[in-house]
Amino acid sequence: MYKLLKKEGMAKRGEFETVHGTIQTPVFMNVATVAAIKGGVSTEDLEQIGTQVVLSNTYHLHLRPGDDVIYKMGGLHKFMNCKQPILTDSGGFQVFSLSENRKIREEGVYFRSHIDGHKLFMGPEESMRIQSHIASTIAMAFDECPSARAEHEYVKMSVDRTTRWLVRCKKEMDRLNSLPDTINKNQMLFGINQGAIFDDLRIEHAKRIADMDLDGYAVGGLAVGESHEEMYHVLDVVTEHLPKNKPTYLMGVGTPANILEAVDRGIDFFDCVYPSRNGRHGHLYTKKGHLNLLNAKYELDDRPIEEGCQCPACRRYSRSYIRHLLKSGEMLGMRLCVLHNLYFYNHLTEDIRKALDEGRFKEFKNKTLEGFKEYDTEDSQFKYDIAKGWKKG
RNA sequence: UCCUCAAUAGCUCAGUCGGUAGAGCAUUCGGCUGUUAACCGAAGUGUCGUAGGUUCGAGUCCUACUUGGGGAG
Repeated sequence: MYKLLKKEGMAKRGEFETVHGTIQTPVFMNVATVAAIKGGVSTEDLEQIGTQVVLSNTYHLHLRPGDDVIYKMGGLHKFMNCKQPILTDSGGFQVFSLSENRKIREEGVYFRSHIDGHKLFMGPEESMRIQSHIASTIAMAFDECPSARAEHEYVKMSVDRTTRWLVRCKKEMDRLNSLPDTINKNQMLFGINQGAIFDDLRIEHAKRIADMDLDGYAVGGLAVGESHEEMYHVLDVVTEHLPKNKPTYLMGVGTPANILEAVDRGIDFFDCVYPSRNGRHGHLYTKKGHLNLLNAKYELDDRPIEEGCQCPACRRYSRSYIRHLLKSGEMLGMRLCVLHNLYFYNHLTEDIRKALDEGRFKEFKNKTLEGFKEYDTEDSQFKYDIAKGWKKG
């Protein structure tokens, strides 16, 4: 059940009750595609980071280890020792990201495994069955995520099919939840709005799925090639047509600035690979903007990644040391960076909730966005002198 | 002392029949949005050991020298 606690403009502060605990929204969901947060982050680490929800993936878990294995092991929570709510993406995004290895038909999608090349079929029913086996808290509808550059005609055809798939998803989910051997009989289903960057398709689709009384509504097919302005415009257009008493989820987004802007447009749930993937690549998020720890100017920087940050990396290690670990290809370097970035994202959404509670979200948003610009204009305190090499001051 | 092999980018090495040099790594800088991504992309750098010679033209052929490896004594 979703409870709206407070509203400021379109921005919502809410609570979402699940069988695995209550989620405070807006919330960032931490991506663990193959039942692991890449970079060596364990479920014990989640407490330190301050996470609420974990996200995993139907397609990837189906391929390996197999949803039958997870079912026999008692469901994903038990399997990966996770006590927090878990949302599983349906495999719909792999229709987009693995587009070289699949064919889309009315009945579903024929994939060729990216691991060993074998053929497999996934339609709405298969996706629901796999997610029911996995026994996640929230299942996502099986959809097609078309490219942002797709033409109106194609997107219309695709969205209509995604709607028909949603009807099949709902029917199959209801059936699965009533079976005696189902692990999580309260598994919830979120529908996904599509329509690329076309207002008419987005609105028409939003209205159609809003009538279906689902547990939540996602906006999908964004951050797949369109500009930030186009993305924000779609949110402006779409969120008002989605049910007010249900959570909204902007799939796969985004940068810290994207999240602030999307909360301001009524989004409750987020997920993104940025903090984990970029962490592994040395790209760190801070309140002053992002920094690339691989840059030579941090070689002799004895400050933490972010001053005052209470994450496991910043409490103990310098930029200089973590940079060394990254350059040496050491696991610890990636792990510390991922921990920092996830800590940053989860605490950013915590700060957003606090600001909403206190009715000062607008002010918080503007101030935070302003802060992100600082590193863009910063004159580094570490400068390169051709004769003397890197030097402080 | 002699024989022999080598010497090319910061490092390890390619370089055809003589036509003024490339790769990998390293370095520097980018990119990454429901993860096929500890990934991908771009850039910079050379007295081709030194000095001569042959040639229209030499990293490449010849001579000497220098340095290093291996061998003989």
